[in-house]
Amino acid sequence: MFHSIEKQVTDAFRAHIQARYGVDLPITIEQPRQSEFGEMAVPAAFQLAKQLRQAPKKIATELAAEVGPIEGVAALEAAGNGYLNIRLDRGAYGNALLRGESGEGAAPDGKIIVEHTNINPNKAAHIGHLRNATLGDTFVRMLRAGGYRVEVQNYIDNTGVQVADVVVAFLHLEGKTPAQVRALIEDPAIRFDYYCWDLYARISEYYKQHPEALPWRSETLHSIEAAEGEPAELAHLVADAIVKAHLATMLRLDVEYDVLPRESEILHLKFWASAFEQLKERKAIYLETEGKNAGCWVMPGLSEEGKVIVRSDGTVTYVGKDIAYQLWKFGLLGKDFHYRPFLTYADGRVLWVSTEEAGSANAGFGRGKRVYNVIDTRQSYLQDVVVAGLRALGYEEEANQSVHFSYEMVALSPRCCAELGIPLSEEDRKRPYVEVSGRKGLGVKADDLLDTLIGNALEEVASRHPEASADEHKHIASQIAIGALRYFLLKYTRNSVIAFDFQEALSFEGETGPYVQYAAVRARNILRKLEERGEAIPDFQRELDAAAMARQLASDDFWQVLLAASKVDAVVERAVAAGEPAHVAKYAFQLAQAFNNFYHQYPIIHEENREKKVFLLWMTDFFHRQLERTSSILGIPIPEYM
RNA sequence: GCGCCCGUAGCUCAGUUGGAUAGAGCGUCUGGCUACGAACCAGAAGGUCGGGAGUUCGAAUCUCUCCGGGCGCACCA
Repeated sequence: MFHSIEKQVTDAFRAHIQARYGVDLPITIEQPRQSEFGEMAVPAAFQLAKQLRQAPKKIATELAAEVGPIEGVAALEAAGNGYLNIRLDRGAYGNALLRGESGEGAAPDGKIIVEHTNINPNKAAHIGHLRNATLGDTFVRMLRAGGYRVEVQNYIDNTGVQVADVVVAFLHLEGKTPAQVRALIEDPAIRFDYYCWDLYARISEYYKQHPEALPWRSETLHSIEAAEGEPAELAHLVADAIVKAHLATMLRLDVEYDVLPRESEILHLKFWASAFEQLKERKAIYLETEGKNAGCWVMPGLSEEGKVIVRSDGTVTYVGKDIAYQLWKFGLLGKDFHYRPFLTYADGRVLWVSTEEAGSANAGFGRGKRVYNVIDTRQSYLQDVVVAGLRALGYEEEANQSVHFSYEMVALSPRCCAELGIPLSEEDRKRPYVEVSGRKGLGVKADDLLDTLIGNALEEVASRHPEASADEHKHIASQIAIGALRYFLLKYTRNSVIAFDFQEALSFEGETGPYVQYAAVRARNILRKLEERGEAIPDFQRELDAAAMARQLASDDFWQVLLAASKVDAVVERAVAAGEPAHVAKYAFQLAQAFNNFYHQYPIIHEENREKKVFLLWMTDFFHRQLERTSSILGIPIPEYM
């Protein structure tokens, strides 16, 4: 609603300024700092002042007098030294919200691909992976709320060095056969992903102490690449089991995917060969004959030496495979995966995985119009190489539509390391934070953190609602834990490093997920309480009209609160454009704050005046819907009670 | 050495892409539960927006420079 008025104001100003001054000015709308200045402010007179060489105040006065009436706008006045302040027609605004007129535009066409999570399938997921998945998943929800068609991909690097290292550890450090590893996977008494977490740290340390053992790694990689022998068999076992563990972990946070493209298929279906042909043909890469890169195929331009795409032994680097993958995402490779169902989610949606066996249903993946790669900022250089590859191949449009959705890392505060019992070097102790490292086994595991959060929430829930069953306690505690964790990971903007701290992550008070949940629960409780008292929820549309709305919304308090609550769509659209889920999180918090304030200040059920009571109940209901909608975009569930 | 990011209240962070008197949460202090549940609310204290110069009607935001911190710059991914 707010959003559609914004658009009308923008259009009206743009057309008028074009006709009156002959200037095509992009109109921006701001929110005035003080509410006495109205609901919207247009600083257009300042911009015009420069071009027309006239005082902004004079132009603002002209504009205010000449723009003419705009639907939904009650008053337009020049203020300050050149601002144009806009006051909305409160009654009409409230009435439109009551009748559910949203003024939504048409859904944008074209598919957007979002790739996120992408955890190496060789160990348990940690807190850093959670930031990736939560950002990616929330951005997907934001896009879908905006009407976009979105495909979610989770790329599985099941043939890389990290998997190979764990395979080497099983073979050479533990002397295990594939059958024994299979038994380990099936043993309910151990957590395989946790087991591998330790094993991966062990083998990394072993390589450091015994560099002469490194040939194990390349033997294993060759076996995996050829898909032959014990190491290859083990690699599949390990990667599949760990992928399942990761999917289960992410599902606890309500994160789902559409398709799992795997590197093994990129290899065996010869994706790279096609990309290689294109790159050679368009002369995007060349065969280096001298210097340290002699014998390699190199992409020039990004650094002095260029970037090696094909090694001197003829094998392709990760970047090369990534270029092939990126080409496939845009439908530019001339090849496709085959697919089989991997699992079915509770809502009936099927998650597909790539396979090299023909004959399966083609689910129509790829061929995106725009692609977001959710990858941490440390890989910016590699992402630039991939985009440069597209550009060198002449795919300018696709290069422009390739977005590196980057974010800063999650690190551990020194205090956090101390709490985890991680010994720090003298050097590390002086740092503001310490990087999470899978190689060193240094980090907070995702499932451990969730379990801790659930445990804390459980205590609270059980003490507040002793009458409910243990199962119910567990369910609600887990919803609260999800809310706390997702909000914690989303409230920071993307390029802010999160120095992880248990005290903050485990907090349920202040600017947290549970605060938002609590506000929604309270709103719902009012409506439930009303029914328990034997009163029906009023038929708002019948009992309230534009005149009643205008009477009630004459109160600045009510008006400000309603206005804030009606901005979900405008906020989400801006957050999508800015690529910033934190803006939505911030808004959810402000919405909850506004409601708590409203709740505290006005008795609703006990209100004597009928019209006011119906109005207050409608506000409560509206708040509740908006809080739920915003929360669901953030992936934060609203418990029955808390 | 080169490139990217960060520096805003005691702490952790926002700041609508250059706009009106710089905002939250936590912490501290004061007050509020026989109202629809206090995982809440009200109030107070707390700022040279890292330093300096520049651009203009106007700068936390843009440019330059210096200081401090982080991350990249592999025939690893």
